[in-house]
Amino acid sequence: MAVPAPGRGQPIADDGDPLNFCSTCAFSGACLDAGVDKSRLRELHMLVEHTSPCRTGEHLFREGDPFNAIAAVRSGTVKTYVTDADGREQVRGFFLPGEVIGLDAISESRYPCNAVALEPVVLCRFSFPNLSSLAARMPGLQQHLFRLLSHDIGNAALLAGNHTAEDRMAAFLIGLSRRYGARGFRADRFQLTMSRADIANYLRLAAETVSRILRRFQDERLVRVRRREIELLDLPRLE
Amino acid sequence: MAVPAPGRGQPIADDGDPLNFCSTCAFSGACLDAGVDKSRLRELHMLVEHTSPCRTGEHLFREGDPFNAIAAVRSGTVKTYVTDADGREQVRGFFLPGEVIGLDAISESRYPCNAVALEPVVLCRFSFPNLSSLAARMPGLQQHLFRLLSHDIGNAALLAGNHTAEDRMAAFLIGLSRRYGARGFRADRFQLTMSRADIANYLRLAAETVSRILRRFQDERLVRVRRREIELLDLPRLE
DNA sequence: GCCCGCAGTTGACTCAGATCAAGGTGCCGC
DNA sequence: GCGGCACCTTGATCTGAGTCAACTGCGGGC
Repeated sequence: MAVPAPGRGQPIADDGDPLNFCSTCAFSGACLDAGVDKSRLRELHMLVEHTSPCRTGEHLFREGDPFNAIAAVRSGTVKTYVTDADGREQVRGFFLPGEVIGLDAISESRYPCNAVALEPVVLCRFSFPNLSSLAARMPGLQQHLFRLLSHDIGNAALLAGNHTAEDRMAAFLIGLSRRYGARGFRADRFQLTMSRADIANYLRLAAETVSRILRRFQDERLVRVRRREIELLDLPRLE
Repeated sequence: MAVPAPGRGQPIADDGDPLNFCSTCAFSGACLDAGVDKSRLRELHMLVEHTSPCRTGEHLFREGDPFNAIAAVRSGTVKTYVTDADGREQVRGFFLPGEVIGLDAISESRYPCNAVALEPVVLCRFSFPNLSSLAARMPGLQQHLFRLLSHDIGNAALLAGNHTAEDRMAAFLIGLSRRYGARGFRADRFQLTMSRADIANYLRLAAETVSRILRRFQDERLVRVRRREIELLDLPRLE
């Protein structure tokens, strides 16, 4: 079924300031950037379907599902992963509030990975055919889509650079920090919404190594870890 | 200066069958896919600038250069890389004939990496502003661009999956094979146009390890290596 | 033809991080 | 409160790949 699409979303642009609509959603940025007039902004908002919340552990879509929509995370965290030849899970990425899932599905018209909610998740769903045809009439939206896609190409390379386990872990924490910061959350203190095992899998490390490195960072007063809550104490030195 | 743009490209669509124009260029596919009428096809071809060839070792653009155009490789191989904090080179990718460089520059309007010719290179250059405005009028072209971008998001993840040095090397060879095959070159026999050091850097291995693994693959009759020429003898087992 | 220099190969040694094996800790249902 | 469980931590050992160093072979210049 791909991104669940229960009861077509209620268009919201009718009442109140449309720019405040869906505050954490990546597309609010598009509206602003595009500088579109009210009528067209309304058109974009008509496209959104607010899906009903997904429970923790629920799948949003699975590898091979036909692609029909991208979705912005409104709240919660989504993990994407593939299952390799030996049946082992390979974590591809984590999507925080405001980020967009499904962009990698456009090229093949199928989702190339599974997506699962790590905590209760609410999505804004955008039918991709509708979105593209609107983009053709809204240059700002088209640009925004190009930028979103382009951004994710660069993103994928972040992991690649750092070679040692410490570097990767530090890069991961800094990455999360920046992403939370960019969406208006605290950048110096946040929850790791994923398990140590998921982090390890994502960074291609052993879970034990993740544990040890967090310990080391804490001993060096770089971070403070308390279960899944993390506080970054010394960003500069972490880089 | 970013992608070199010597003497604005001669539009070619005027004479002969436009579909045969720029045969290895990724956009020939766009023309076909879009099923556009002749007049619009002509519009697309008017956009192309065939740049003069780049010599081996010449840079096409550098990190931080303002972004204004994407480019399809017509012939030759391009390597992209960034220079990290310690001044060391980090290879990001290799672009073969028919592949498009610069897609990761859209989001920041700056090239995020350096691009250098590993052998004499000819490019088709497309002004991105012109291309986007044309895309707004040509749904097929817009789709093709979305797909190109989306494809590169998935690509970046290929390296991530495999963890052991052998796996990565095998994945690299298979990747090259598929890419050459997809563009009509022999998939079972091709030149490694990059040095062992570049391969090693790209795969985050030591050059010595690359050498040893190629040896091992050869001893196991998986490949035949002779300097930079490589022949894949047993694709199935390599996977 | 000969020499130089660079790309690639091979071998010996080392170490970061994986694996294996025990615990610890907080949380839920009963 | 108490067991059961999932998640996490810590310690001991092992190994794949990096590093260092020497060697080979090809290609270009003179």
